[in-house]
Amino acid sequence: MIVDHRVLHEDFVPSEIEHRNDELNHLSATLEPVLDDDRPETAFLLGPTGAGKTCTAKYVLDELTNQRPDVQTAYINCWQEFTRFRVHYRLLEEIDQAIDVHRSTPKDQLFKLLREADDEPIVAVLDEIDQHEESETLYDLHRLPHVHLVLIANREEEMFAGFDDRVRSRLRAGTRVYFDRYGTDELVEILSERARQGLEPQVIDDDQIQSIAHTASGDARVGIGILHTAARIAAREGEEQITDEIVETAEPETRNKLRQQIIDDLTEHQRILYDVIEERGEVEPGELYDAYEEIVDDPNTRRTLRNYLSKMTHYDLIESNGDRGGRTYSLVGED
DNA sequence: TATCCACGGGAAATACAGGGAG
DNA sequence: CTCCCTGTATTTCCCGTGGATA
Repeated sequence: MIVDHRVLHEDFVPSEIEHRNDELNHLSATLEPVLDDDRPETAFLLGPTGAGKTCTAKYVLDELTNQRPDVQTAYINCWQEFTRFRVHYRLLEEIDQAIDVHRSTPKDQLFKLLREADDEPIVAVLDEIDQHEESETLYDLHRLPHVHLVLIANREEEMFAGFDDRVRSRLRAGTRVYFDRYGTDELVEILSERARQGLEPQVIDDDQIQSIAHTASGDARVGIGILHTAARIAAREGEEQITDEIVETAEPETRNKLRQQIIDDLTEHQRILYDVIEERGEVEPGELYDAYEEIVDDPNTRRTLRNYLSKMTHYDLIESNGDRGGRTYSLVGED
């Protein structure tokens, strides 16, 4: 059934990027000065999830390395690396300078290493930059003349809101590359290509791909996820073909799997909060805190619970309805 | 209207755990 | 082994907001 799992993985970068030529050329052109040791403008890739921002960025990094192998490139996802230390560390790691760096190495030391790694230009992609918590990070990186930044975010205003005052004004001048959702037709082509490379021939037909593209509503990540799940269900059930029923089950199953992954990463206390919310459906803050304190024998402070709640909101597990006065918490996607 | 209260969230202090050095 | 350094998680302290109450 499945010939090549990698192709169906969300972070796979295909050898040809479809329907993103303008964006791709725009980004390449922006970074081109690096090839002549000039300083390029900071590039912003903006648009909704699953619109090809990450894919395009990684593709351009590869292209850059091919044209000039000594340019150092780094891809860092700020969703995972959300402190200054981690970004610096990952960056050093990506450019192979992390030798002799350990946990008790002070931040300043990491920064010093970065500053001194200026033999060749470094192009660093910071994905989901709006998820990063320390605004100092960008300030640090921005003042290194040999580090050139590509910043990826969903929305421009929110991204700028999180910036340090000192960088905000300067970065306003950067180049913006906007990404739109894929059209259904475009998504169909992308999915067909992945199916062609990743699956045995003729296991899925055009109508089914059409249907997946439709449910994914322009989000390539979701579409590819559903395709992958569908293929796995078919394999598991020993089917020769992906049936319409399988396509239908694949959608909710993909969604649940994503959610389950996040839930599995929660700490015990966070999990208890989540369970209380799930059990009661919609719950007021006071009631939620009380219930939690009832269950746990050594409860954390309410301030900590608020941190947990905002984290879980962030991860789209729960949502808070109404801001102040009469706020309630509930699970996302089941009202 | 004046006051109170519950809640959210910023900032700083503190506790904790991992790891190197001696 | 202990001591000491660190980053990170949690707590402490606090203030602003807005709805409810007197």
